[in-house]
Amino acid sequence: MSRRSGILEFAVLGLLRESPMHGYELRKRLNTSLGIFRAFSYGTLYPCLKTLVANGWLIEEPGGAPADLPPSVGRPVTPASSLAGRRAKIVYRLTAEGKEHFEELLSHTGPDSWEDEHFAARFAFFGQTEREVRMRVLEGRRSRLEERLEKMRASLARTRERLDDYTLELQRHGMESVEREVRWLNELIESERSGRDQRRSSPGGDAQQDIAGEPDGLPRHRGDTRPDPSDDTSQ
Amino acid sequence: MSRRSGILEFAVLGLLRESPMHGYELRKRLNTSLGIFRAFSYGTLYPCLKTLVANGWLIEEPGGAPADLPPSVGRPVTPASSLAGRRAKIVYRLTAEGKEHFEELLSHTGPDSWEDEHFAARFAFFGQTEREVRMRVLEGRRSRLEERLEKMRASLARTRERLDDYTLELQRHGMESVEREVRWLNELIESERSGRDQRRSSPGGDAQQDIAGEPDGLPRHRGDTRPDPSDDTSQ
DNA sequence: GTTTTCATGTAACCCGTTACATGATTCA
DNA sequence: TGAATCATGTAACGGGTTACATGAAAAC
Repeated sequence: MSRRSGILEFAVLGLLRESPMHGYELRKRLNTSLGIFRAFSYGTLYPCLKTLVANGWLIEEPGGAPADLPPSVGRPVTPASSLAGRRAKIVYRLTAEGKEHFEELLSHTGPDSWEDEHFAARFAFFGQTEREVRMRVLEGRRSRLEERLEKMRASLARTRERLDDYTLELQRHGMESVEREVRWLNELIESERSGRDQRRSSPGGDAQQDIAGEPDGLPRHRGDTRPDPSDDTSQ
Repeated sequence: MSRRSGILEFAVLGLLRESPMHGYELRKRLNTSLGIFRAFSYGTLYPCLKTLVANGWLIEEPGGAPADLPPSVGRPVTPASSLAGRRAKIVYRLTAEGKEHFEELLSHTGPDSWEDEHFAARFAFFGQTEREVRMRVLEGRRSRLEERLEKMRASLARTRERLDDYTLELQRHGMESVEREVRWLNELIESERSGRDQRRSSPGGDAQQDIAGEPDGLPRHRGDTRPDPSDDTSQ
């Protein structure tokens, strides 16, 4: 029960719920796939994995092809043969208890969930989150930001005159960023309200993947992407 | 010479350069006045002040009115009398060496300076920074963000299909935020280029305050502020 | 005279990084 | 055969928070 804290544990569990992986790849996904996520170092990740194993939430399995595009399921782990792709050393798989634990984390919301990084992590797994919980998180986040805005406005009003232009500009830009996120949240909340499809109505279930489902009613934005397979965050 | 690290030390030195203060007030300024600044706890601040004193950059002085609007200079610290405002215990004042050290920090730029919090801190003291250095910092920050954008775009291109809508939306919003900051930086850089008034042409000098000078050519934005003296970040 | 706010501190802990050590696999 | 990348770890340290202890001044 040694509490390796929140966000990393949460993200690891969430990613492994989608498919088993080994540490190295897990880290890459942590850096890139999830939106805002900071780059955790191996020095953080591996010990964390160990304790998750110790908690019975993960099991270590010997090698296997690290979850590539066609999951190639049903392949019964040929011990040391040359599978396609590269070889993996230790593949971590979520146990039943791990799954359960993750569900619990998913459905629980507290003041933590509104904080920047924590919120991003929650949001990244909204795909597996119940609609009701999604709403709570979004609204919690919003009011968190709104109270932050209050403070900024107040402080700005108090100190306006004695600040130099740069400080003022910094504050202005900061506030604008927050206001922008509030508007974003408003859109999201709105589209949650109007959207049908609440997916996963019964929590704690055992239904396999359900990821990458249909639009769900998210506000659509133009997605301009230019193909450029450069590489990931170096070490 | 014990290196209590960067950002807090920098900010403390910078704030004390403007006027002497005691720790309690210093912390409030850290929270509110400077744009983005996180709320440092006393557990961080006080020990830091101690080491700055040990380094000879600050001196502790007994009480006095904690720098209120009219600085009321020339008042020779009446030991235990009831000055206007509230009473202070230990007032920290920047020494000559402290000033010099701060100038040094101000003029030095390295990869650190482009990182989020570090950048905000640098920006907050642009008022005392030479124009040339300001440019370096702004441009460094911009290219830092641009390479971050590269990575995001690349990763997005690689993984687009296998991500669910929420993750996608999170990434989209993240990228948009970064793009927005780049545009902001562009404006700032542009107005630095066209602006006259480089203030403080000779570094390491001893000229007293020069803060809150004239507009300087910053891009003007509408500043809507409604007076509402609510309070600061509690504890 | 009691509560609130101002004010200063410290010890224990937490989360994470850096730098290092190690070795297997792939590629040139 | 040697370099690059994949892959796993660990010990030392760093920077910060929390919770606690203490007390004086101001406000009610």
